[in-house]
Formats: sequence, structure tokens, C-alpha cells
Amino acid sequence: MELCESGEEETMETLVAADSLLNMDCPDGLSIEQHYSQTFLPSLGDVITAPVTQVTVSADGIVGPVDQSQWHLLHTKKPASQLQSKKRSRKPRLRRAESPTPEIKVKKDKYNKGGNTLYLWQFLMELLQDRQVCPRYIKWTNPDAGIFKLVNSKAVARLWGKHKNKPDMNYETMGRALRYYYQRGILNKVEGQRLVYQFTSLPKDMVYITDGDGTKEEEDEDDHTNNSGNEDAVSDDSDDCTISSSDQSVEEEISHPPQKKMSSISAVQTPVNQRTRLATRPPGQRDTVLRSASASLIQEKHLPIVSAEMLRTLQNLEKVQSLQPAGHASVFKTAQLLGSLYEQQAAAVMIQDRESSPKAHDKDSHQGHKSSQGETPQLVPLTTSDQ
DNA sequence: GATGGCCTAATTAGGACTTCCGGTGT
DNA sequence: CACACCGGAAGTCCTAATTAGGCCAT
Repeated sequence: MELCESGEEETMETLVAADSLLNMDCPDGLSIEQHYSQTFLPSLGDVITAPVTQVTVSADGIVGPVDQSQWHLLHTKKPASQLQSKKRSRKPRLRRAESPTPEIKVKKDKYNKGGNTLYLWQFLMELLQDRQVCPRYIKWTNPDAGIFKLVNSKAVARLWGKHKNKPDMNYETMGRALRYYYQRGILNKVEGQRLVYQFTSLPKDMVYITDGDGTKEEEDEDDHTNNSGNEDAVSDDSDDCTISSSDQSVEEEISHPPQKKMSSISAVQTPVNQRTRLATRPPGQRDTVLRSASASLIQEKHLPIVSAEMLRTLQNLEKVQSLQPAGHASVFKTAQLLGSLYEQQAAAVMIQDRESSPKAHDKDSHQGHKSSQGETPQLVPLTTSDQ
């Protein structure tokens, strides 16, 4: 195992905190460093299953169910000019999907290729679901609104640096990446509160870890009144007790993906309708800068335009069921909305299939049932009205 | 030999950061 | 003074998309 180098300008506190975390032995022999660079990846590999090779919604997509022959025609019929230009000149490349744009792509086995392709926001979400680091180094201050705090920013940055194999990673650098998320509608800054950020959307079945003895409201109180002092206490002093006292649950944690820890941790799974409305909101979060849902995620106006490829992928919906929230934010929103769209379209197709092929009907009805169960984890946009 | 399909390596474009910086606010 | 925070600019790294070329069957 690689030991963390010391001797930087960081405080001893941070070094001890981060190093103890990074070098901590896990029951299965993995350090937490390996845990975040390896254990997460298989769990994310489950996010995107092999049959979902690509999901695209584009401006020239086609609405309506497409059968195989139509599908073939769609992809073989090209303008003559395009065919002629194949030889020497490159075709104009379609822009790849950016996070909050309507062009969505689910990459095949993206997380199983050995590369560290876990995005920073995914990494933070994973940290927030891991009681080894939450709430010691990162914690929810208002889970309902997706607001979290980097309790020990340097430790979190070092974890991120370890994950990305960037030993020089610091909070300033990581913070720049976080600030880019503002533009892309993935994160918002909570004004007036240092080290406090907000996810614009969250997975439907996000696991919320709260302080063992505290409530969310108490955490918020801490944030308003006892920021730095609390950080110190949380970051280092709690190292021994937290880790040692939770060995059993940590062991379970390591052996199970974060999403499956519900039985072993103090977790709160907030229903969507509860998360999207806040009865009482801490006054300090009133000034939260928020984008509207339409600005931050897939917009419903884009959804009538559904590519044939997307529709075909949705016909494999039972495979899509395994999509998990750690995937691309917009993917889940799209999957959610397209799922309902697909159900409507599938209903029409089912009538046809019932007449022609009973087996096809059984298959479709099965898929439709699964999708209507809402088993596909969805990202829930957190809008201004959520505050 | 011409043609078309398939496969694969190389190339390229673009996304997601990373690094550096100068500046402001607390 | 330290730290958090901001955003511009340039760079790196990685991956998906595309192309070119070889091989094989017809």
C-alpha cells in the first residue's frame, strides 16, 4: 500500500485525518483508498448494464416505436452526399453529450474498463453514503435539499486525489472542479456558508447517513454556530472511536455496495415527495443559489423527441432497471421521463403484439410492469421550491 | 479482379477535470 | 494573515467516434 507523503504545508490535523483514512485497513484487506478506487467501480459498473450501449436523444430523433426493419432503414438510409463524402472527408462530428443537455449517452460498461472514470460529483455522493467518511469528513447539512458540507475539505480533497492518482490534489484544485459544476447545473453553492454545496438533483434512493446521535437539524445548528470547532472535533478526535466502534458495520459496508447498506447504518431514505418539499427550513439556507429544474436537468420539452435508438434501448428496460443513481444525473431524469413515455408507446404496441404474438406481449408486459414499479433509480431535481 | 462486409489499429474531437493565477471577501 | 471562494486560461488525460486499411468471401 502506498503511504501518504507528509511534510506538506497542511496541518498535522489534516494529515493525520486523511492519512489515517487513506491507510486504514479494511476487513477485506483493502485500504479505504483502494475502497474508493476499486470497490466503488464495480458498484458503479452495475449502474450501466451491458445492453445499454448508448442512449441518445437528439434533435433529429424519431418519435414512436420503431421495429427492426424500420430501425435498419433508419441507419442504412443516408443522404447520397453523405455516402459520397465517406472516403476522404470526415463527417462532421456530433457533439458529445454534456451533463445537462438533452443529448444523453449511457456508455457501455464505462466503469468496468479499469479507468478511474468516477466523476467528482459521483465520488462525493459515494462519500456521503459511506459512514467511514460521513459525517466525519463530509456530511449532509440538509439532505432534503441536497445540501452537504465538506467538514474536512483537505481530507476529502486528498481522498479525491488518491482516487484520481493526483497526489498534489488539494481543496483549491478540487474546488475549481466543483465550481465548474455550477455552470453545468450539477452543484450549487450555498451562499454564506463556507464549504457547503448543494446537489441540484439526487438519486431517488440515496442513502442518507446522519450523525449517530444527532438529527439533521442539529447538524445544521452546528454549521451555523460552530463551524471550525466542530471540524476539528469531527476530523481527528473521532477517528478512533468512530472507526473502531463501527468495525462491524464497516465490514458490511466494504462487502456491500453503498446502496445496500440500509440495514447496517443509520440511514434515512427520503421519499421523493418528502424530499421535494421542506416543511421547515433552516433560515441560513434561504439564500441558497438555485437554478430552476428546467435549467439544470433534462427539460421535458426535449423529451417528445426520442431517438429510435433510445426507444430500442428502452425495450430492454429490464436491463435498465439496474441503473443506479451514481450514473449520469441527466440519464436518470431521462430514464424516468422516457420510461413513462415508453409505457404509453408500449401500450399501443402491446395491442398489436397481442394480436400477432402472445409471447411478445408477455415480454412487453413484463418490462412495462417493471418500469411502472419505478425500480429504476431516479435523480430528483431539487428546485428552488424545494428550499 | 471487383466488390462488399468485417475487423482492427490509428486518429481525432471533446468532456472532465487539473493546474495556475490574480483577485475578492470573510 | 489565512482561508474560502471566484472564474479565466491553458493544459492533461481519457474515451467515444470516426477513419483507413487489411483480410476474406462472393
